Amino acid sequence: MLTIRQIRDNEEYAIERLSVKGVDARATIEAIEELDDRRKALQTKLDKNLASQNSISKQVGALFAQGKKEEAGAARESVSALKEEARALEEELKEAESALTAQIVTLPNFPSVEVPAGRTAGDNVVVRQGGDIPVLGDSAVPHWDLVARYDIIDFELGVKLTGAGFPVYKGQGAALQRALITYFLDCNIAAGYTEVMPPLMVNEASGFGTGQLPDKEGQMYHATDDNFYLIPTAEVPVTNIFRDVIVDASQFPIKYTAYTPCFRREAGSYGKDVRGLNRLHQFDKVEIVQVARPEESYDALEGMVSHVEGIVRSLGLPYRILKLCGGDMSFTSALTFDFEVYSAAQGRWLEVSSVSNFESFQANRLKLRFKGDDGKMRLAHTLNGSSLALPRIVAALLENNQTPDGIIIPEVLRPYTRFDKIK
RNA sequence: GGAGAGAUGGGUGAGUGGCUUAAACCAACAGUUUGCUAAACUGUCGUACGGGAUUACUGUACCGGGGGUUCGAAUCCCCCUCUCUCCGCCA
Repeated sequence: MLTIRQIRDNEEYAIERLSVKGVDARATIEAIEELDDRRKALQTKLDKNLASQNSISKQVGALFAQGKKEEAGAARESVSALKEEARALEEELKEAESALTAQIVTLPNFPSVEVPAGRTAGDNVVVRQGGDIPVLGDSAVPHWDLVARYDIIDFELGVKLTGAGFPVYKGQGAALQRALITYFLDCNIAAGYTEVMPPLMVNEASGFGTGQLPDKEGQMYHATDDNFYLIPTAEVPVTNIFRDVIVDASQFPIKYTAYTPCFRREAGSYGKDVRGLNRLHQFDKVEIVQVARPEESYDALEGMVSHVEGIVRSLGLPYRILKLCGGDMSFTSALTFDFEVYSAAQGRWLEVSSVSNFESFQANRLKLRFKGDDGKMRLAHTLNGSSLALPRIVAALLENNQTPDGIIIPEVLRPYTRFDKIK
């Protein structure tokens, strides 16, 4: 969430920034201003009341000690009167505070000045494109046919065991998953990221920390007996490592990477977009997370983008990098780059990574801070990205590398798969 | 799952209703002293939200979380969470 400072320091600027995301925030910001003033006035009043309660109560003890019972009794009564008033004030203050928070959380993060204007995915800007789009013969087929032909991924078996969207990887298909995960992790570790293996279930507080709760509750699987949620991405446990943490400024930039399965209910998805590996309820992903000093977070973002680009390039996949426009960005992001790889047999681009700088938007909710050079507490910046999500990478690899006598494994993966062809 | 014991600042740890403005020690930071290192001494040493000339200064809240009793709660009561020990179950 935004800080009250960010909103009130320059209200016109805030309104202008939010309009880039297609949000007309004027009315909300005016309401925030009013509620914040109200909150401050109430707190001042309540604090004064409490201060007199404290000092009178202290006198009561002294008066009793001196044997002045009547005066003590009178003082006692005056505190009781103050208490009643305080109860009412407290009630009002709580109301004002929660009304204020309720307004603030409706506002998305400010998009950075770099964000292009636009409303839909069509307005995203291609910043780079690389690799060659292969020309496949007439016999080329989409990955859902290939995986059946080579018996490497069994969707029907997954349906039997669990349900749609829970594939079973078999033989060389399973080995390919393991190879990709290990390869991605090795790339990230080589780039200075520390590997972590977090829990795959998180508690409610963690869900709130990264903003999955309360808004996206329906997107997570919920183990109700223990009130745990299956993680939709490693971002949730890894970023929550920093919840309520004051980091030592000398630690910046903090770089973590984690492989986890990801679980998403994907309620409401249907059609050809979800065919095969395009959209699953359980899939594998390697994530990178950074916590950075605010002044350095955009350099960090650039570093993450070129790092991910290097990995995609090493796999020999045709790719492009998009800078998302205001209307297509997530609620929490300040600047996002999406990576897409070209799926030759489907004839479409598939999103395989999303790399974002959240500036202080997540950190504010997480209370992730550090002590600045002036000794004052400041919010850190958080960033994350996929590096990479497996299913669509696998889809593109299978489709683009298919030949009449098997599917070619990219050079860089062969030390991990220990075979050079799926057949 | 059962029984018991606990949770106090960055750390150790005292504090069983007002004398606590949370002691003391350690760590950290600044200064003094000093050939160097070390030591000693002095001082500083939380977070959040308010008031204020946005300096100084000052108010309130916070002793795992939430409620309650009381003029007054770290301290008494209730609920919850977590940790430790023992038992049970278990890869």
